[in-house]
Amino acid sequence: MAEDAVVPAYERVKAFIKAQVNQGVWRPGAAVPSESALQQQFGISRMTVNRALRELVVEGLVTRTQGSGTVVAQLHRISSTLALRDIHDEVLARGHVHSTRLQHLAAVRASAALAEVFRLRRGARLFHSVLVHCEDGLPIQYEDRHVNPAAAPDYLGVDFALTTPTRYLLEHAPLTEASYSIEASLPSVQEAACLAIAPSVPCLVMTRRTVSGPHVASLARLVYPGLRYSFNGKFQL
Amino acid sequence: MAEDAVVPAYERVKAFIKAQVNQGVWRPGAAVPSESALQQQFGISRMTVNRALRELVVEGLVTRTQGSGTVVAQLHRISSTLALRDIHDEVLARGHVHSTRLQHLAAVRASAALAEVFRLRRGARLFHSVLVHCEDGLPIQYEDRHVNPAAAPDYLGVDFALTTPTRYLLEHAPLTEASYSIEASLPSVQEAACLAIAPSVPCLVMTRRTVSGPHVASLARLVYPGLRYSFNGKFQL
DNA sequence: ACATTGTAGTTGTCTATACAACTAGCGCCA
DNA sequence: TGGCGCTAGTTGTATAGACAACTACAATGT
Repeated sequence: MAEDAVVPAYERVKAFIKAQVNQGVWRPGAAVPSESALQQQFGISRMTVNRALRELVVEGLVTRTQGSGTVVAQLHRISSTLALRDIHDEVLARGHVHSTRLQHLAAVRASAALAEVFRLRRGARLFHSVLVHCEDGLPIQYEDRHVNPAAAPDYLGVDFALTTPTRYLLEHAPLTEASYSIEASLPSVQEAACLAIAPSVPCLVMTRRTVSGPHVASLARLVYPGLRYSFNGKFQL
Repeated sequence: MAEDAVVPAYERVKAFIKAQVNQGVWRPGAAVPSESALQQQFGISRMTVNRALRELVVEGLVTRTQGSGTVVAQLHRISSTLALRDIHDEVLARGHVHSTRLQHLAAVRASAALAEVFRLRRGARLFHSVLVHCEDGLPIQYEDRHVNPAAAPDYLGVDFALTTPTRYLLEHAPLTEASYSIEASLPSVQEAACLAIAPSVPCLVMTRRTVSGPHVASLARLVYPGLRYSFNGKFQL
């Protein structure tokens, strides 16, 4: 029954080094044995050791300097990931039902601020959509989004009962870059009404800007009721 | 002047594939040429192509299946990093002055809830500290923390004018795992007073649990005034 | 029609070797 | 003392080859 599950040599090297660091044998800043030392210790080729160490660099456990050596990284640099997920998938993954209410969908003219974000001239044509996303009927996200027609010319014709703006844009304007900011603030009166909360309830507000190829594709303001939603993350060595 | 900057072969392969995806030539789900095809196309060895593709897997750009092939990943899986940084370094990196006010430091008995988090019995001894972190004299973080004596026995003797709890713990209880949750809520009366804000000002609250080896080392509640602080991130292909 | 087997193609791992690029330290010399 | 060059050690990159593990599909046989 139990599979043999032969562990690859490079994984054994990684596990060994992680264990030394984990148990405090090698502290941050301490030298890790050289590739040739590990090669002899494990009786494997240098390329295999090299692969193990390169992967540990990506994972942030060690830093390497050509000509000098490998040292255990300062661990406060370790970081976790905050995924950009479609809220539809996210709700489904929790085993709940996702639904959407379309509040607004139209073409607008760019204000000075929007024009700057989109790197367009003032008054340029943009699409504007406002949706409310619900989980089991309960509003969990107010989505106010502007879209660059150059990146998604058919945006006004999309049926948002079938897909979400995030999904549609990912499929029609492949993502090349994105930046976000998360802050806490109070919802506007309209946002509070759509989310069915009091205007005094604090909310998480994520502002997200996405770039697709040459275009700034979209600028979204996502408002989450603070009591119904949280961002979670984890990292592990 | 301009260095030759010979680009390694595996980087050229990566750049080529990224460009195809970026320009929409290869859409998510599309097949990437096999290793042997790329090997011939670039006139390099298969191991070099293999390295390029393995790195693209780590970066989330492609997925690979043994026996089947390589395909362009669904890009909504791309994620960015939220670093665990010491607030002292963070403030310094912005070119400002960091200072700390110690509000409270003592040993306490674990409540039922705390005991569960720390995997200890109820009534077990824990350390409790409360600090306020300021940037240029302005409060930006209220830090309420419980610490496991098994992970940091000398915690009560630390001079928090010289270091921060985060830094002290990272140095004395190497991190093996951490999880966090970010939500928006209103501060307690005491938190509002320490942060010098009105109790109606929404705050970002991060709850962070760290594990060091066999011990749950620390549970921290970090309260940020929503108007003075935001989490930012970016990802780029 | 269905199940089995074979096979070509693909990715996963590993080796032994080679050379390039860089670092740190040592010793030499002025 | 200070500057210089040399060198041993280390990491970075690349190769050609080999075998294992797996997938998808075609061919075969019942």
